[in-house]
Amino acid sequence: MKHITIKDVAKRLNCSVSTISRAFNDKYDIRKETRELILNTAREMGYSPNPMAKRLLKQCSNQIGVVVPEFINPFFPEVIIGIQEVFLKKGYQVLIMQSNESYNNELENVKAMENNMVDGLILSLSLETKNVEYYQNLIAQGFPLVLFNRVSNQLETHKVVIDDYKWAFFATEHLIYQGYKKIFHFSGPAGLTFTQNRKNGFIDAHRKHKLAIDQHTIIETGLMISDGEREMEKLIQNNNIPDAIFAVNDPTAIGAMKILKKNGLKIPGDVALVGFTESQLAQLVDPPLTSVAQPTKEIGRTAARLLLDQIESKGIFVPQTVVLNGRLNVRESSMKL
Amino acid sequence: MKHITIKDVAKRLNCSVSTISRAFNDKYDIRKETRELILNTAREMGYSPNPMAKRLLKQCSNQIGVVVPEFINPFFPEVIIGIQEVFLKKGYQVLIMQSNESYNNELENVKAMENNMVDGLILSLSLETKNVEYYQNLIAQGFPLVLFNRVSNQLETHKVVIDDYKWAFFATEHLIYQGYKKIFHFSGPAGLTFTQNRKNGFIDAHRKHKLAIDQHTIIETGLMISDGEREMEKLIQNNNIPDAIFAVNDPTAIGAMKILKKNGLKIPGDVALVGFTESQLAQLVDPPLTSVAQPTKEIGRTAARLLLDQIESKGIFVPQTVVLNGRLNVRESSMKL
DNA sequence: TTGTACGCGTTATCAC
DNA sequence: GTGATAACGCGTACAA
Repeated sequence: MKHITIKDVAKRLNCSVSTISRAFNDKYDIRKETRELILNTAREMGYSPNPMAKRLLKQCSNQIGVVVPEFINPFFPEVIIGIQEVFLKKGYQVLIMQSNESYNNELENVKAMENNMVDGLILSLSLETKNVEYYQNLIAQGFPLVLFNRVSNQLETHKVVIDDYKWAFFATEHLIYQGYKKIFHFSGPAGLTFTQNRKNGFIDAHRKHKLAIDQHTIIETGLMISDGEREMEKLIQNNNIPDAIFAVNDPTAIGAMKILKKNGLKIPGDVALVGFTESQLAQLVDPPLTSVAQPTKEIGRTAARLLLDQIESKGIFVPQTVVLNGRLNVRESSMKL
Repeated sequence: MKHITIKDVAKRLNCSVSTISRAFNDKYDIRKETRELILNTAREMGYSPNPMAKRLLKQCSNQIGVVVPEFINPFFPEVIIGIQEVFLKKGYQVLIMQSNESYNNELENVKAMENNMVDGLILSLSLETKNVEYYQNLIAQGFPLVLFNRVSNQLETHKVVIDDYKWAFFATEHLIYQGYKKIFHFSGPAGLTFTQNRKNGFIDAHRKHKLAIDQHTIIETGLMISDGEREMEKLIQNNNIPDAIFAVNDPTAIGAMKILKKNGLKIPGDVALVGFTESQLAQLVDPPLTSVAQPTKEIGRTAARLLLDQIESKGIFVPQTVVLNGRLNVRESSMKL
């Protein structure tokens, strides 16, 4: 009692499988009446062509894959919405997997996507990913791959990012203009392109304004709320409390906020806070968090369009890096005293 | 310059394809040396068996599918983490799709999953889904399907839920015990099992305590922050402000909170708030939101285990509904004055 | 306009 | 221990 195949329909109608196939694919000449008859009885029998077999033959699937590191924070889910928007309209299905910030999972996910014969892949690298050899091979084979947000210099392919350096610079400068002197940076894990760029922006803003930075100013953290909490607790324990903190992302800023409030410190009265990658959280916490907004959905749409182009053109393609614009949303958490 | 197939390897080694296949599948007798030789040259040539062909033959994929309505709110992402936890350990890949609360997308997603020959499916119904005929057929065919959270009475299959009625009852009673009289309910969209159950809990708590409910007490809303905002704005415009609101979920409660604060109303001083489905948001907003916590990851794990059982047993299965325990986390937003 | 036969990349069942 | 071959379900040249 398994699937109904093309043969079953052919047998029922006393004709050959190719006629059935033609009725469905419509390219070749076929008498209208036969076509209708076939389509009707097929529907009646509950037959539909097995896509697996089709894929084996055609070597493509009308599916694209998305692999992201996590979706606890709202950033990646929003990007995915943007991706789906573009592809669903074009009749593609979007398969999603998450690597849970693990290099091994990421690789497994990518391979699983290949096994499903996705026509292309949109990828954001995990924290652990240092070795990108596998992806280099993929690209060398002409497999359509678009990176966003967590990208790598070693991969020559389409990328969608925002100018992390610039916006980190602006965010830091904003704190400086507000009159804060002792500004710390929660930098996220070192060694990633985007954390590196944000850190450089932070440093150069200090340089421009001739403010000193010592080795304790920049604190390596994770990317989750709990990481912000942990580091803030340490700072309070050591009684090493800054005027202001520029955090690599909203969750770490919010983690710091939680601990500051718990310890009776005022924001921004005692410590000012600025986050990055505007999530819906920024507006909801109290006080509302100043943050650099990334156009999440637009990042998704752009990545999708780049991938679509590459899939459809099949020609020579020139790796392109699209830098989307951000925006500094100033809110209460970083106001002047 | 496409994929390397079993034939290429056979040709290179001057042996038959079946020998290659055996080397990889190991079941039949094969000389160790030949095996090693084959495996080595295969690796060297970059060959690996094409899973698509395997699936065509075996009719299963070692993949399972997850289809959820959305993942902007943190609920579904957390459930998915739980699902992955179980399946990755067992060597399954987890494919995710989101229906964006649309019935058509949902159906398309489910069909796409079938086309990928997933071995089973975990599904949470969209808001729009009324017609579950297609899923009934799926179940009748013996296709392993597990529902969670957004379930339907018309589907006889494994389900994972929490006791929405009970916890809505407790949450409402909590407000009553705090001394609130004029309690409104933001009910979410009518006609869904879970919204219906929560509404009934709300109503019966009033009955038990002999408190009247009129037709304005229960307000049909959406499920997003913006929906809570809109309804709260209307109430304020009409100057029809309750003592307390029990909301169908956290986002609508938080939407109400935003508008209340914007209008200078105190929480819980002027209006108390209780949410449902504890998300990380509940602890972050100000004041912290009282909410019924659902064990999101455990929901995922449980659904995964049920599905796994059904896939592996292949025998007769008795549809089982697992009711997990919730918890009312009382926070500042619903405190007594 | 329709039917025949081959190939897509595997695995499994036979022979040898 | 190894090789030939028939499936799996489909699309499509080619022949009719």
